[in-house]
Amino acid sequence: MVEGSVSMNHPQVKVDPTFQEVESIVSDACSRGCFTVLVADCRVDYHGRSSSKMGWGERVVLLKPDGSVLIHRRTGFEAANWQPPGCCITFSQREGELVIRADRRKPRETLEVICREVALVSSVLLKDDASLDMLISEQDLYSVLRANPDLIEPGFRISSEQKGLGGGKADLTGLDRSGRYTVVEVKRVAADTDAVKQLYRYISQMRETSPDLRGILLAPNIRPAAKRLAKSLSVDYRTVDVAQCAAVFSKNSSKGLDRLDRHFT
Amino acid sequence: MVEGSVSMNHPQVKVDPTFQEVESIVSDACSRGCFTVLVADCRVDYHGRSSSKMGWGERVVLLKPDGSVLIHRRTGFEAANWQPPGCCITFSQREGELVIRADRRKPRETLEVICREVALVSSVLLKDDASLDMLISEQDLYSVLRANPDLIEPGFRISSEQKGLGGGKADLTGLDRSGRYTVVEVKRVAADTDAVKQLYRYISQMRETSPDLRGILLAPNIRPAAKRLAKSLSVDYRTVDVAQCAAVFSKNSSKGLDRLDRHFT
DNA sequence: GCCTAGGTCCCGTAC
DNA sequence: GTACGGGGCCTAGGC
Repeated sequence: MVEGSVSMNHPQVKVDPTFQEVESIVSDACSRGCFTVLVADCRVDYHGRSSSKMGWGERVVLLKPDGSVLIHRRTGFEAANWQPPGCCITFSQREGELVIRADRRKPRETLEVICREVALVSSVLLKDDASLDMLISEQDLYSVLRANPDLIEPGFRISSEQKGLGGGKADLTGLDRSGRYTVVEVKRVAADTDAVKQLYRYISQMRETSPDLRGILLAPNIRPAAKRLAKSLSVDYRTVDVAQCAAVFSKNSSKGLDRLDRHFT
Repeated sequence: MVEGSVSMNHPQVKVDPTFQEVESIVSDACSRGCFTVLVADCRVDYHGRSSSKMGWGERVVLLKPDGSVLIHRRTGFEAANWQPPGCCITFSQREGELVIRADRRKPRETLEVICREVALVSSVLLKDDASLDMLISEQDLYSVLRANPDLIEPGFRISSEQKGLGGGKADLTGLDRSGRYTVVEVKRVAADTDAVKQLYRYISQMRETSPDLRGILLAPNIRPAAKRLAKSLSVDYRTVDVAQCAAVFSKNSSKGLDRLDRHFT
């Protein structure tokens, strides 16, 4: 595709629209499943699980065809106000102001964007069928480890994955080189104290039936507080190179996972 | 202010811009602290704490002057890809594609938006000094409870708020009707097992100096698993009517909080 | 800097 | 439907 070719749907754009023009563009956009961007001087009221009020100011308002609404301010990652998908968006004018109202049913929540001026309205039908592929999720890590238990510990043999236990599930269980029954908690990110406690809870429960039980916390790294706790609870900690696993995973994901020894040894 | 008056900063808008025009508009926008909206046919690569790839599709890209980047798809509340504030945004062209790169230092993360076509670019200097006032936060709940400790339990006397402990802080401490020292954990939403564990951690720490110690979990409702855990740890659970507190709070916020007995009894 | 706790968290999944 | 755990969660506040 060459720059300048017009293959995308042309966005509908109006600078300094009247409220009538905004309403007409946006309701047309909604009915055609378009994505709408507004730049407006507005104030915002929210009532629901909490309540908020935001005074007059200029913001960017996104209206999505699935009923989600996002009000972004000049800075900050998070939307200042919002409504998740599924809510009902209506327009009205009162006292020279354009009111965009987004209602949610469960839980009952209302969002009102009161505009006294709209600087820009644009709507466009977005063509987008691509998938967002997250590489190396925790599940993916299990896959790699299942195919390569040596990455847990040399000689390790996995006996179950995601074994259900009372109040949660152990990530992996198996036998270490010496044949000792072992519970493995896998974390894709730095292990925190919660991870240690979680693993310890599994161990405690399972010790009722198997008193001689090891616990291994497997993570790319561990928080200091978690390390101390693990030590005091006699839970072992081992590192796993997630980047390496990710590389292996993507290399194998197309043709199914099998033993990866040849990649590392 | 009257509809049609032009008091907002005029947004700069270009439909079907060339990549040169995009770069020039956006770099100008960045230097002037403008908010930029792009509608583009793009693919996105992310590498950092995790990794992701998203194939070609049309999306709305927000570039904020604080260095945050948001890539929104046609549907869904959440941005498909993003970069939080503080990252460094650079542009380049390669092989007929416009590459927007956003780099973060800590943690090291990179985001690349590769555009093969831009349908719209718009930048605007947003004037916005308003504050976002959240009503009835957990802090506000404390205020109401401080003025009305009977809402915790009849006869309750608060002795401290946000008492710092080694790692974490107890929401409220005080004496119950019988003079027993008590730690109260306040939740604005349904109490989950984490809330119980949190409270129990405080209790355990404080029992080293005050062995006879009660714990109360105060929340509008409690999850079943949390209720079971609380019971097994001998942590009491009591409900608080957040809507009532909110009503009281807003009624009193203008003239300062005092005893609210007269509102309810 | 790390850690802890909160959020209108949102979101998927199991039950 | 509700409950529960995860997130590239993000963000604010302490130490």
